[in-house]
Amino acid sequence: MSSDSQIEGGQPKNFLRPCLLLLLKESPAHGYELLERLRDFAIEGDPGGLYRTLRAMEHEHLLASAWEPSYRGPDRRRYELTEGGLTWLDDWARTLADTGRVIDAYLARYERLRLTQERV
Amino acid sequence: MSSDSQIEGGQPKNFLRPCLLLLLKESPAHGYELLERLRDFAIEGDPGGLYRTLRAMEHEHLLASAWEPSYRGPDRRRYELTEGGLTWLDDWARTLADTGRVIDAYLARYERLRLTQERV
DNA sequence: CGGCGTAGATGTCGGGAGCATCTAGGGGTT
DNA sequence: AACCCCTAGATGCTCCCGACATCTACGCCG
Repeated sequence: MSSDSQIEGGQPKNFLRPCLLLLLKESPAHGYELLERLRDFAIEGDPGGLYRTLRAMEHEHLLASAWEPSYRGPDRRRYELTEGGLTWLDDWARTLADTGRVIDAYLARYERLRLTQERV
Repeated sequence: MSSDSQIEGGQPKNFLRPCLLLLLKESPAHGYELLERLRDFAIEGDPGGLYRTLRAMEHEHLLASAWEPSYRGPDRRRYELTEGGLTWLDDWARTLADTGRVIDAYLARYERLRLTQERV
């Protein structure tokens, strides 16, 4: 990431959800592990939000979970994608593609403006 | 826009702000006109949020406004970008470029997963 | 007069995001 | 034993955006 601006915002709304869907399709996992893998998408650890979202998505039948014993440390709740979750993943991919196009349009317009300005 | 999914989210957080900054750099305008121009960025009319955001950004000295008489209908409050607003526009452009990259990474990863799945 | 388009503003409400805090198991150190 | 740290999950709280309705007010037109 290049910017260190004081701007708040920019990330897609509800981005946590599609990230979890994608990560869990790649491979089932428990929350604490997802917390680490989420860094790939520039989402830095917020355990509270993560666990809450996982539970919520389970209630919506996008995910399914089961307790799993751990030989090291406390037990874990292992999540995996359901059929419904797969559908949502596809929907989300389309939505994010739309968002990407809007952002591209924005940046193109911004860049065009910057260039015409320079010439003055 | 291609998708008509029931998904809520996807748009960048606080997207209204950078859009206003860009539109107002392109040309000063009053709120009601911005409401129309915002459709270019897939933002459909929410007068409440728009006027509130404009006032807020003015308080943050990103915008400046002045009343303008209208020969047709009620007077308008005409907004224009300040120096500070220009800086924020540049910051926002960088932030949105970051977001675009994250989305691209997401989609690439999604697509790669879809392909490997097909082969099975 | 009433309706319509223009223009700006306020009230409220829910949910997402960020923050702290808590429980609890197990290993390592002193 | 006492203590700290890492792992793992969960709750409580607050703030603010986003969406919704509602309100005022100007001016034209039929």
